[in-house]
Amino acid sequence: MAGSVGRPRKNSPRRRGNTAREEILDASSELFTTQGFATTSTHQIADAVGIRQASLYYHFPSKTDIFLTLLNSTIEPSLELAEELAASDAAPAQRLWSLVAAESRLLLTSAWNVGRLYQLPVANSPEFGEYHEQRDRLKDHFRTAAAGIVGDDDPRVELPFHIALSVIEMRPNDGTAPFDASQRVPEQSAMLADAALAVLGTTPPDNAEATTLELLKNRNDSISAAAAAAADRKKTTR
Amino acid sequence: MAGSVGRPRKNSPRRRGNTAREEILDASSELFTTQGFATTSTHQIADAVGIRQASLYYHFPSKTDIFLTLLNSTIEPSLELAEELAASDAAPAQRLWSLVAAESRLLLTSAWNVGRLYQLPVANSPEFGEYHEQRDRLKDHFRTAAAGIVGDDDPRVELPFHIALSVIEMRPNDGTAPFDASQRVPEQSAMLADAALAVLGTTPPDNAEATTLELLKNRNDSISAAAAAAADRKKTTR
DNA sequence: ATTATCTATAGATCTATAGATAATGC
DNA sequence: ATTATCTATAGATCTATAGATAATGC
Repeated sequence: MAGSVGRPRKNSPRRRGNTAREEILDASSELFTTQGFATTSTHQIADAVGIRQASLYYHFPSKTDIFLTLLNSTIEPSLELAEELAASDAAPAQRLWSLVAAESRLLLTSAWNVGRLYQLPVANSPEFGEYHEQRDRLKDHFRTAAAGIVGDDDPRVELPFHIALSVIEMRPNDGTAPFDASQRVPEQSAMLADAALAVLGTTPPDNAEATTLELLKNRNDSISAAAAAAADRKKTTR
Repeated sequence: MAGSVGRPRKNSPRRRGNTAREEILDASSELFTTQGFATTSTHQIADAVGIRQASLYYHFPSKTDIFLTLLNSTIEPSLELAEELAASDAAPAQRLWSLVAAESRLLLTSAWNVGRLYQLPVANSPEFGEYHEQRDRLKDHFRTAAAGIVGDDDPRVELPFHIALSVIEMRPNDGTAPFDASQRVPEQSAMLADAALAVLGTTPPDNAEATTLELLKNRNDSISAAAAAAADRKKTTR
């Protein structure tokens, strides 16, 4: 949004988002996921938003910081989800099914294919140490859930993680989420969850999908609550 | 190799390879697979080889051309392999098993993890049109083999390709091939081939590995013959 | 007075070219 | 004479900073 305060922009807004910051993040998501980090210039980002290159620096201290913001906003919900499911007392097969289904669903509910962000070479930079820790923990949740089925020393424990993430290679990246963030599990996610169990020689438990939604109910509730609280805060601050 | 003709290098050679060209490709493989294309400077490549930045341009017309050379030398053997297996008259399950096993083996027999090259954003550049065609054909071979088992319109036909390529995420990238290019099928490749069938609800045929080696025998022979012929040619040219 | 933009640009970096040079080969 | 390197640098590009400016808010 071109806010009503401050010098007006020369160009009218062309991006999703209620604030300049959100517009910048949306444009950067598109450019980083399609072109990568290094080949995307701050000039391109600014052009996509409809502001001047230098104006970006009023909202972010550096190009790297824009990327870091996107990376964190991608990994955090993933990790929270995994941690919640890990804490549940469901059977291993159900836990793994839910994990794969829910993580791949997450990757299908963003407008841009942000899973691409952690495939970029720049994400490997030591600068992003905290992010790497989180990613390792996420991977471990998949490994642990799989190990609950086939045992610790079976090499197949690595596969469910990669199967879940393969949705990144299959979804479109045109700025619209392929799956509407509803309560259901997308068909594609269920397919991948089934596949993750199949490679471990198991079949999905009965009512795998319904149980998944049940397991995530608290989470959905608490997220809704948090969102409502945030909205409230915003209102009262005005 | 610092050849005996031409002005001597200031630094002694530090890279694998019999010619400057091979040294450059080896250094570039390491740098591109670890840092990506855009963040690797021609200066870094030259430093790794032990020559001056400008000297690269005696061997390659551009940085992009170095990358293209690596990309092609990766995709071509993959595609040839797939085409050979597609031409065989083995049963669908055997064909798919062999395809996954052989392609993942290929990814395990290079010193550097060159599968990373086609994950880089730069590989998506329209400039590499020919490479994209080849990659699409490779993917189609996996799809077709899978469709022979579960049918054309089953969404799982996409999975074997991604399962085969997941070996890229699992292998080390330290300049030594994790698997010695012998006649055998690496355990990890067999595991992935089993997994590719499992997601389609099938089990591996008996003697899947032995049959794979048999199917590839002609290929191995013709490769050896081609290599011998090339060596011969080199000798006679001298 | 505060905010959010703008213009202008310094300074770093990077690719590729021009031309010189130090070897071997004939 | 040919080859494969070297030194030097032009020209492009890119990030981030400095300082001006045009709005609204008080």
